[in-house]
Amino acid sequence: MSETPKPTESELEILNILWERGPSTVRDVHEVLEQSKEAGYTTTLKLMQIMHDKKLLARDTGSKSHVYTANISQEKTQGQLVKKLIDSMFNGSASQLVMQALGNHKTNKKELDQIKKYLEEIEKKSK
Amino acid sequence: MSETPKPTESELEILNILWERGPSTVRDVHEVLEQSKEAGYTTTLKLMQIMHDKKLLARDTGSKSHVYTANISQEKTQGQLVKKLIDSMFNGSASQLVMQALGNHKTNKKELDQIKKYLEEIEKKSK
DNA sequence: TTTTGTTTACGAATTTCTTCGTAGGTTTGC
DNA sequence: GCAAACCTACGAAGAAATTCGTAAACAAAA
Repeated sequence: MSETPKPTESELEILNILWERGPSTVRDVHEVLEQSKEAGYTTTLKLMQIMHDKKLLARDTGSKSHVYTANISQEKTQGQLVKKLIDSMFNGSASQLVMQALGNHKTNKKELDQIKKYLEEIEKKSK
Repeated sequence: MSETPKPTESELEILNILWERGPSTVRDVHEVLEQSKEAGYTTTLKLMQIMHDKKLLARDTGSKSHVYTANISQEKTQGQLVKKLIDSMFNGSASQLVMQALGNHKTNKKELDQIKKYLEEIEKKSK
């Protein structure tokens, strides 16, 4: 059923970089990764190879330095993680998660307006 | 700094049961766990012992069957997990998470109203 | 009292995830 | 051409999480 296994913590870090940067070499990814954590080059390489085996990444081996791209979408992955959190920690209630998120994190006026607009759209649609 | 290490996946399952049931024995927890997954009794026992070592659970060894309780609050744990998700997957933006959650999950009218009221409160407070 | 069942403690096997060293090939600059 | 730099592949060590078997203690039942 599930074509691609769920990414691990480290794999998500790499996916985020690829979503941000688009197609990248191992070195590209590694340089970004290095800014936030200690890591050897071959570690990053190995991880990306494993991710390729798992079909999480696609790669182009045309040139010397292989070029990798994320093979699962950011939105879908975000959706899966949010769903998992809702199911496992909020009893399946999205609204509880929403309130927890709004309660504990600074959200500025513009963002709040955006959410309100979003809510209205949902209500309109469900009518 | 961090008094308690962050719970693993399996540990969260157990914490959820304890938050729901209140103080429980290993057998209590195990019986609930069994409904949703395959697991040996000693596996559950061992997990709970480890969690006790880590101070995630408190226990009362008064009677033969020890009674365990969660030693970290549900709200705080939810908050930590939500924060991690926001930081790692939504660029630190709570509102993006909120919209993702609302977009992909059925939310009924009552819940939507609840959220709207909540939003208004936040706006009032920030004035 | 003897047997049966339940419980804890604990060591260790297993599995999964992460990290790294080394070897071999290709490219680049001198 | 030759050395230095860089790249991939791959095995395997290390660490973390999970699972389970066995032994000892105790209680309840026969």
